[in-house]
Amino acid sequence: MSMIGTMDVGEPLSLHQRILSDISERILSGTWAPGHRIPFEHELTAEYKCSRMTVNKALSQLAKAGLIERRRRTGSFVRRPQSQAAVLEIHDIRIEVEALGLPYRYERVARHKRRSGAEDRALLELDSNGPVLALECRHFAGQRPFAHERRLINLAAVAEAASEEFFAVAPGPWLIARVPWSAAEHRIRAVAADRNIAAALDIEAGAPCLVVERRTWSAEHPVTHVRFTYAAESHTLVARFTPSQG
Amino acid sequence: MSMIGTMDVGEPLSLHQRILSDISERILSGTWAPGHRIPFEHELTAEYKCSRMTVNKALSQLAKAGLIERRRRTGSFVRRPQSQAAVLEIHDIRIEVEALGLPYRYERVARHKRRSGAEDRALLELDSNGPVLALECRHFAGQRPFAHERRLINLAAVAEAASEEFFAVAPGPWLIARVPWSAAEHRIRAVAADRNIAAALDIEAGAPCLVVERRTWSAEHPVTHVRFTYAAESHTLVARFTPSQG
DNA sequence: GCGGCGATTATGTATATACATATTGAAACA
DNA sequence: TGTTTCAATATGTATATACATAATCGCCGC
Repeated sequence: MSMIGTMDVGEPLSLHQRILSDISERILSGTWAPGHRIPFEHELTAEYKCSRMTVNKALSQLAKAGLIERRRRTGSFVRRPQSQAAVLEIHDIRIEVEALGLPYRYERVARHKRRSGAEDRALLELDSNGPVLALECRHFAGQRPFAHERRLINLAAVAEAASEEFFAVAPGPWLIARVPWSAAEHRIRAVAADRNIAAALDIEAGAPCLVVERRTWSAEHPVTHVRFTYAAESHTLVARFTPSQG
Repeated sequence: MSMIGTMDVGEPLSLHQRILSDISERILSGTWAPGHRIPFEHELTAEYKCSRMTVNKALSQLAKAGLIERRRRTGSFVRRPQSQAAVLEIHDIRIEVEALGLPYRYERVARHKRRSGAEDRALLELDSNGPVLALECRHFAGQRPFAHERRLINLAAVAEAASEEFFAVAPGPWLIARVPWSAAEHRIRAVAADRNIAAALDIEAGAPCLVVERRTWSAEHPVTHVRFTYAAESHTLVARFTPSQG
């Protein structure tokens, strides 16, 4: 008689999820090392007394999550992750400031509409020299400047932006509400504050800053490029990784 | 970069995947705006002339990916993402250096075994005052220092580390090969180089640096805490987001 | 030996079916 | 009018079944 008798002591997990967490537990705890062949579907079917479909669903999910690799005719094997991947959450600045318990304030510093120059096209990864909107803003946490924002919006992709002054609403939330983004790329680095940034953030020139640049596409079209600069003390990005398992 | 929505004519998509990409396409293109109720399973069943199970599998996957929200009795709705989430890939430093086309070199600076102090316990999120291994290393790209590493290893979780000198192999890959990690947390920020870091990275004190701190757990036990410090010019983190779609 | 060719086997995908569960809306009732 | 109850409905989960596909093994003939 095998080990089936484990009565659900607590929350009612679906069978499918129990199989899933059982197996990932065994993998993550090292009981099944990388390369180890995990039981065949029909064996798990016997172990959990369920149909192959249920086992298959769980194993397929583990495969999609990258924990195991499935090979026809030979079975499923524990994979070693190639590179650590972590989920970086990037919230709206207002949310971040309010999470600190400080009052948020937004300020539009400058706004220019222009035909895109070489630099604009490089930043947006734009082909044509269509019109862009260039914005400069500041975000405050209480009295202190929290972040400086420098943004380009591709007016070919978001025509409505041309008639928005961005006095009251920050371009980030404005865009999010209007343009569904399909892809984004972030670049994160440290820089020394130049005179412009130093003045905007009320810090000394040369002080370390965290820069987050984001490029966003919507259905293949470049939408916006934005560079946020934070004074070093004011901001930490957090990224977490926990393997799949819903 | 590869984007969704690119119609791959030619390869045989499974029905399940066709439904999946059809729907995410309609969501991401804005055809179905946030809040929009997408067709009921039985309607999609008719549209794609397939069983409810197939439709259900696709919709469940979209729900797990966060693109839609499913509510019993009322239907499935297009969700607005609350926060942008991006996948941050964190490679081994050797890989990063070699990707730059530069020769990689590793140097162990210091190694101390000790009973964990208050600071160690805070960094590792450790309860007891068990033994830890403290390491300091440098990673070189060509002639120049590329990163400074300061690491704590919880010897209660990884006893073998006590007998490893880490002269030849860097602790990162050594751990990866031995300890399956089940969770990790990254904190990214900018700092000014202190005297120690400045000397280690051969930069001036006060120069901006990018700091990546990572805490790793294996099956609930803290394994290691590591702080990588990069000179500002030398390193940029890249994070991408492309909505699910398997 | 050695190369090709089925048979076997494990996974991949899809189907029809069944029942569980949560939620809504309306009917029944106090 | 307010509350309780109940049936309708959409999703959640599981089953048995079927056939497709890919990879491996072993047999066979040369």
